[in-house]
Order: sequence, then structure tokens, then C-alpha cells
Amino acid sequence: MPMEKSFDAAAREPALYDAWEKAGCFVAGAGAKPGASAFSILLPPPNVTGFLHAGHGFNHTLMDILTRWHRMKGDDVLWQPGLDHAGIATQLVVERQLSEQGIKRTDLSREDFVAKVWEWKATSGGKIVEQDKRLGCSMDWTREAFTMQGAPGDPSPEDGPNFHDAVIRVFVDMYEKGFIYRGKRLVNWDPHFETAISDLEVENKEVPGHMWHFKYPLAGGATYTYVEKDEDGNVLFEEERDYISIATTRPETMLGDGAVAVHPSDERYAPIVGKLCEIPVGPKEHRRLIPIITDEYPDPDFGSGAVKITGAHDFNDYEVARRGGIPMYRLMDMKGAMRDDGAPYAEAAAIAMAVAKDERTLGEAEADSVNLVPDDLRGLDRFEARNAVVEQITEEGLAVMVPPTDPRLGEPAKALAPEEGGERRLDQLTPLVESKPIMQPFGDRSKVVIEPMLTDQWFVDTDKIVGPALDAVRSGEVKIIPESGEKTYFHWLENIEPWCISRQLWWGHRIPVWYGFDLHANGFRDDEGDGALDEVELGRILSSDSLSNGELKPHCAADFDTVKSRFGDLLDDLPTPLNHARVVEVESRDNALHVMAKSLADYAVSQDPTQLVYPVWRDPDVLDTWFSSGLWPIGTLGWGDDDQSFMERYFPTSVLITGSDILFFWVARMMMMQYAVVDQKPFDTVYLHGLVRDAKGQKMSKSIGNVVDPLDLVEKYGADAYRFNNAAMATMTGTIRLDEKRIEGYRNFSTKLWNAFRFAEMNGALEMQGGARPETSHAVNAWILGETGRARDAVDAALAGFKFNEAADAIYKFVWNVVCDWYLELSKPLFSSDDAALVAETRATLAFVLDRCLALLHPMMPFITEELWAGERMLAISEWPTEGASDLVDPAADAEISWVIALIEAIRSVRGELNVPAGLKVELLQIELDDAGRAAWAANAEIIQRLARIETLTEASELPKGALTIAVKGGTFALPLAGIVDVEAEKARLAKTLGKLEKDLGGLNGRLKNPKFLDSAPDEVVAETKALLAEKTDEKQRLETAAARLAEL
RNA sequence: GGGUGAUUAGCUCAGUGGUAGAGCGCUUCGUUCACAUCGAAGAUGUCAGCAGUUCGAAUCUGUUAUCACCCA
Repeated sequence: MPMEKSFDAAAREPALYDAWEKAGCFVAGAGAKPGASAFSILLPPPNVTGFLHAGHGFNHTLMDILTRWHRMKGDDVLWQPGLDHAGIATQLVVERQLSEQGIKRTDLSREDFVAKVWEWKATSGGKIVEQDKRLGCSMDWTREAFTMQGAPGDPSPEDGPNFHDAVIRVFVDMYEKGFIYRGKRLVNWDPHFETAISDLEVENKEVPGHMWHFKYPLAGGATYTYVEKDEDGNVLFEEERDYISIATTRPETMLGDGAVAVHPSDERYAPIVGKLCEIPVGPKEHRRLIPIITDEYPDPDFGSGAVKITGAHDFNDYEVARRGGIPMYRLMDMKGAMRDDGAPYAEAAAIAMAVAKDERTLGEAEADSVNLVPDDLRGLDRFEARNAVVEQITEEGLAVMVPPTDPRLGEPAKALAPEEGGERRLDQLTPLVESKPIMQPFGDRSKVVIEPMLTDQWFVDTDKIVGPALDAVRSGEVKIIPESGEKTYFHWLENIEPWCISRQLWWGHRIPVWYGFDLHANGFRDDEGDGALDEVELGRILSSDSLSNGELKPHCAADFDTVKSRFGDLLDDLPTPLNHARVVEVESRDNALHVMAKSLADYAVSQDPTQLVYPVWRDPDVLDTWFSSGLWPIGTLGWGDDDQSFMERYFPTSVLITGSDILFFWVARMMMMQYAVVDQKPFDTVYLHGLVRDAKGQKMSKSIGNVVDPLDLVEKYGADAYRFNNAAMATMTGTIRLDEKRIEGYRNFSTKLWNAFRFAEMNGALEMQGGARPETSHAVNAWILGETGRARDAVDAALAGFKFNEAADAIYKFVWNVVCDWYLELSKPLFSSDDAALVAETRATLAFVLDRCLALLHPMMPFITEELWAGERMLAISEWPTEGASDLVDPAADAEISWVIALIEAIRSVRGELNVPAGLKVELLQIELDDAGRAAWAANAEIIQRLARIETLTEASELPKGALTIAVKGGTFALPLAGIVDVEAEKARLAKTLGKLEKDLGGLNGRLKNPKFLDSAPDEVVAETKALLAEKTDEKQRLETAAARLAEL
């Protein structure tokens, strides 16, 4: 049955994929040669909520190309797929779904909610898997992993590597090595999701904002002389002031100020450093006083040069406060509203006053319990509170006032003349509020303004684990390409901050740490020293507030039994009866308080120490998603399992291909964590690529509406065309733009290949076995074998260097411009030959060449090549061509066919330029020709005549008048078409060609006459230049002769 | 403000020391049987500017301009 006219991608591609899967082509090690070296590649796990977008499509295509290439080469290949549980994103999706049913997350228990997430995952998660199959990705689906695999609630924990166990083991390991700690730190707080997020998940955006200027009055009405001088020390301005001027973009945080800071060199404020000033907001009778301190942070040239310090709500202030021992007062609750808890303002303010006057100090927990929000502002949203604070200060006259013409106010209000109804008020002052763009942090998922918030969080002490990750890249043990990625990598890691890994979510790996009350540190004294506690002593435990506020005793372990025995050991050291208490797990600290109290009360009655319990509770937080994905290499390969065969075979992995946008998020963290845990690199090479943009170069975004769905393109043009486009766009430095026209072009390319097979079919070449190298007698056949070898070398070299675009370019040019444009055309006369041996040889050659085209193209266009493939095994696991140019090139045939092609092109060019009718068969005159040319003509006369439309070849001793001249290497030909073509046009053509030649010759001569060139240029270059000069000189002479002859007319 | 990268044909981009390339688009011509999702021919560039290094620079160095991204 003859072939269809073209390949029906939409219908055939899915079927071909099924066939691969059924044949087990993608299972780890498929097609591997005995003793093969390993090639492993990790899929950067897409979010379980995700759908295939253009970025995935690009990224996955590149990985598939490498994977298929190595698999065909016979390597032991694993492409490890899987999904990321994506904490916030997934919780958000499921919360949204629940809210459609009118259910809030908090209506459910944590356990029930997590069960809903698993339910959602089973029905709606991981859609991207099917999409990857449509794309042709050859991942080993039998090993599909999930970063929450095996976690509590997982309905099918056996479906993949137990990732949860690995994550918990790593946490415990790193905790025990001292790489992880817990502490109260300022973190980015997302008030929408009510969780900490990392600074990488914060987008800083410039938005219109305001800068308010306020007066902080000096305590007790003190005054000083405020003097401003220019650079030369001349006094510009001088006045007596009883305040210090402060500028802020966030007035609501003034309530939590702990100090005012000025630069130590700032002479303007030197007289008042060390004095106290008043925060100009809050009830008059409880105005707080704060000290004026010096710190390097304030910029004397910015604003007034004085900065208010709110350690609990600003990252810069936090550092200043830490350096200066300034108390940090948290003002907001977890939703970003002003706090509404704790003692009334008057009490809180009194405590803060005492601290400011050095009359008392506060522990961390105590400071956190002080709510300095005035009673009337409590519970307000932070932005409402801002307005209220501004209003109150302004009303009290403590805003800095300026004339309405002050340029800092921006466009001055147009003063209306009294006769126009306006009032003359130029002498009236107005509050100084500058309108200016300010940088504001937004949550990349929630899109709400991020609040720096002082909370208890877990951190990875990155300083302790960053060293090996840096050394590995510095030493070249791990290579990042393109090289610019290494610079970025160093820059970030050399300035790395502690990594906050706790998240206040329900969906994620729960931190394996349990807390109990620290009974050793607080709460009891054994008055009698008899090793036993009486009722009074036990009572003290309950009455002290250390149980509700004090420090806790944490224990970290992979399972509760271990934790239990650790706490048990702790209790053993305690006096009777506490040393008899049983460790029990409760929900929370509050529960524990009740349980503890009840247990002690019961004991007081029963005096039975075996009934005493010691409650412990687990940390409610989960780990940052990037903590678990940081373990992707070892977690997917079974680290810590009994079966270590995959770790041994495939770790460290070979290549990581990922977007440069997650160099920090993921790549750097994998580096740090694999070294920290197994002290090995996670991969040899990291290939970073850019963001995929639309055809105009704009970032794809839902709000612009320019998002391209790669599957639409796949449906329209076939996965092969889409993939080939991805390969062709994958340059080292380039930005990637998705241009549909280009994809269409590659669809056309696949059709071209298809039709080459139709041609082969019609000429009986598809019945041949394409595998073995044919014996060739004809130069055309010998020549194309050499070209095939060159193509293999080019594709191999390109892929080995991760130059996907060069590989695509090489195979495209070979298939279209060499095989289709020339070899198929050159073979036509051979197929119609009477010489049966020649026909057979040509069939075998064509079969061989097309076979190689399929193999070389397969990694990039797997579907159509597999469809056309007729080998015994599927192409996906068939052998990659091994014969290169050095095996296949025949120099004599090469020279002969190159000459033939050049002649055909020259004749066509002359015909085309001078408008010789395309269909007209013309006579060709051979004016002069060297022996090589004569031999080449003789061997290929039929071919040349057919492709150049030549009726006859006649030898002639000189150019007839008005003929068109064709100069080739070693000879001159002519087309005697005096009557048909315009002589003037031929004159013009010759003049133009000669002009170009002369220019070229000028350059060549210039170089060769320069002794320095001859001395310092490499010999090859000199030889090439000389050869080129000779050739061009020759051609010039021939054309000059022709021009002279033409001039005779 | 700091870092990184880019600036080449009308458009989108390759090209890391040896006389500038591709795809698309454009112009002219062409459907005899592999292919009109095609074929043949053609036009198009101060390689952002300036200054260096070199026998030789799109390529290396410095500098300016513009743009993009990342980080403050």
C-alpha cells in the first residue's frame, strides 16, 4: 500500500507513544549495552497542581532529546519523573474548591483537610503527566515519584519512593548535625496565607506611595540648635528645635518604635544623641519615650537623616535593633491587623517605658506579649490604622508643616484668586506628605503586601552547609552552563541568608520535633532535697507562668517512639514522682497545660505516680516545599532504603536541566543539601535556560492574555514540530520566543522528510535493509555517504556540548538541503538507469542514508521517525549511528560531486538572472575545461543535463558573440542564447560579478602582501587564502575574457 | 544603587580571532509522477557608537548609549 501524502501527527503520535510504553522503551536501562555507563537525569518536579506550560514544554523537550540520544547510544539511561506537592499552591487550590461548597479549611480538622488534599490529588492532580506523554517525553513512568509520597494520609504509600521518610530522615540528620535551629526571627509573613515565606517568594514592586514627615518631640520639652551646613561648612539654616524630624512610609509602625537612630557622623543631631524623645501618637497620658541612638544604617543625606527603628516590622530596623539592643514590639496579628490581645495599652506602655528608661529588661517571649497598639486602634487593618495614625498626629500638630509651594509636595495646588472663588492662603502651611514611588514586597502567590513579622521559625543554618556547594562549582566538580550562571550562583551563595524552612500550613511534611515543658529549668525546687516532691513543690510547677510562657524542651526524631524515650530519659533525672510520669502526645501547648494540671491534681488525690503523665506535642508547622524538593536527587533514588541499587547506578545524576529562574530556589539548595546529607554532588552538570516568552518577547502572563498553550501547538502542528522548534531555540544565551510561524516551518520540514520516504518507496528503496553501509561505485552514492558521516559528527558534537540549536540546525540542513535538495535529485537518473547493479547500489545507499536521517533526527522528532522506521527493534532503542566522516568520506567523490553541484548552480543562476525560460532546454558550450572537469562531466553528464536543463554539450574553441558565460573551477562554459537574452543584462551581470571579485581580491592581496600576516597567521589560513586568491583570480580572468567578447558586439 | 546579559538582514535569532549566516517575510519564475506543508533564482547588513589590542575584530579590552532580567 503506497504511503499517505503526509504524516497525520494528531492521530499517530499518541499511538506511537503507547507502543513505546508497551515495549518498555523508557524503563530504566532499556536498550542499554552490557557494561554501559549510566546517564541519569532528574525531571524538575512540576507542581502537582500544574499544567504543562511553554516553560515545561521547552524544558522537558531538551531533557527528552538528551535522554533519547543517550538511550540510543546504548547508555544505561534513567529519566526520573515525579511531582512536587507544592505546599501553598496546592493548599490554595483545595481551599478554593472547598469554599465553593461553603467550607473553610478551619472548619475541618487538620487530618480531614489533608485527606481532602489527597482526594483532590487522586482526581485532579498531576494532569501534566498525560501532557508530557503527548509531548513524547521518555520518562520512566514506573518510577514516578511524589514529594509527599508516604506521608501520613497518603492512600497509596507504596506507589513510589517513600519520599516522606527521606525528608524526615534528612531533617533529623541535619538537626543532629547542628545545621537546623529554631528561633524568633524577622521573616516575610504572608497575611493572606498566614505563613512565613522565603525572600525568594517575595516580589518587590514599585508602587505609588507616600512619605510622611513627623515631629518626635524631645522629652521634657528639651531643645537644641538645629544647624545645616553646606560642604564648606557655611551655615545654611539654623533654628531652635524641640523635636527631631522623622520621615516614614509606614506610619502605623510608629507604635512599635524602639528608638530613633542617626548616623554617628551627623553633627546636626549630635547634641541630642542619648536623649529621649516621644512617639507622637497614642493617648497623651501614656506617651512612650524612646532613646535617640547612633547607628551606621541611617543615611544622613536621605530625608531628615534620622530614622525611626521598628525592629519587629522592618528588616533594616531589625538589624539596627539587634545591634543596639533595642526592644522589638510586634504590632500585628497573623492576618496583618493591629493586635487586639494582651493587657490594655496603658499597662503595655508602662512596661515599654520602664524598658526605655533601663529600669527593666524583657525576654523574647515577654517582649512578644507586650501589645503596644493603643486601645482605639486595636483590631484595625494595618492600612486603616495607617490612616488613623496620620490623622491623629496631624490633628495634634506634630506633622512637619511646609508652605503649599514646597516642591516635595509635587504639583502645587493651583491657588485660585479670591475673585475666582478661591482663598488666598499662601501663608498657610500644609503637612509635608510626599507622593513618591516606593518599593513594596508582595507575596508571589497571594499578591498581598508582605509584612515583616517577628515569629518563631525553623531555619537552616546555611553558613554551615554552603561551603561544599561553593567549592564544587569553583573546582569544576559541578559545571554550570552557560558560564554566566556560575557567577550568579557564587554571588548568591556568597551572600546567603539563613533559610527559613517552616511554613504555617497544613499540607506538607510536618516538622518532626516535639516539645515538652522544661521542668528542669523552671517550676520546681526540691526544698527538702530528699529527691521527692511534696504537694507544695508540685503546686509551684503549675502556678509559675513558665508553663505558659517559658522555654520548652524540644526533641527531634523520625518517629514518636524515639521522641518518647528521649523525654523519658529526661524525666528520669527528676525527683519522684515526676520521674514516674508517662510521656503522652497531645495536640498543642494549651492541651498540654490542661493535661498536666489535671494529672498533677489527680496525683494529689491518688498519690499514684504511675498515673502521672508528661504531655508533649508536635510542632504544627510543615517544611518549606523547597526543603523537600532540595532532596529530589537522593529522595527519588531510594536513599536510606534497603535497596541501594538505584543510588549506586544513577547517583550522582548526570545533568540537571532547568530554568535559570530557579537557580537559587532549587539548584543551589540541592547542592547544599546533597553535600550536607550524603557529602556528594547531586549532578555533574547544570544546564540553565531562560524564560519562554511570546513571539513579541513579552513574558507570558494570564493578565496580558498572551499565554500560549503548548498543547494547542502540538495539536495543530504535531509534537515533533513543536519539539524541533524548542531545540532550535535552545541557544546558550538567548531568550526563547515562541513563534508559531517557525513551528509551522518545522512541520513542513517533517513533511519534507515524509516525502523523501515516498520517493524512496516509489524507487524500491524501502525494501532494502538500511542498516549496513553499502558498497558504492558511483560518486553520487559515495559522496552522500560522506555527507551522512559529517551530519552524524555535527549532531553528536552539538549534543555533547548541549548545543541543541546546532544539533537541530545540522540535521535540518542535512535532511533538507543535502539529502532532499541534492541527493534525491542526483539519484533520479541513477534509478532510471539500465544498469541493474547501479540501481541496486543506489537503492541501498538511499536506504542507508534515510535510515541515518531517522536515527539522527529521532531525539528531536521521535514520532515521525519512529513511524517511518522499519528496523527490527523500535527506533527509540535502536543503535545511534557510529560511523562518522572519518569512516565515510571519499575525497575524490566529494570533489567530483562538489564540482557537479557548483556547475549546476552556476548554470541555474545565469538562467534565472537573465530570465531564460525555466522550461527551455538549452545547448551548452564547453569553451575550455581541465581534465578533472572533463572526467566529472563524463561521469555525471546525464545528471547535469537533467538538473540544469541542458539539451546538448558541444565543445567550442571560443565564446560565440552574445553568449552567457559560466566560469567554474577549471573551466569555462557558455550558453549561446544571443537571440533570446538581453546583451545589456548579461553585461551588467558580468560587471557586477567582476566588481565583487575585485573587491574580494583586493582584500586577499592585501593580506598576502603583508609580511606580518605571512609571519603570524597560522599556515592553514595562509594556504587557504592563497588558494582562494588563485581561484578568484582564475575566475576573474575567465569573466574578463567574456566581458571583452561581449563588448565586441 | 549593585549584579548579569543583550544590541547582527524588514521580523525572530545563530555565529567566542581568518572576507557575515539561518528561518520567516519580500521580489521574479515554475505545478513532467517525493513534496505547492513544494522547487529554482534574487535582493537586503557602517554586526549600537567611540577608543584600544592584533597582521587581521561581529568576536578580545575599555568606554558611552539603549534595553532586559535578577538582587537591594
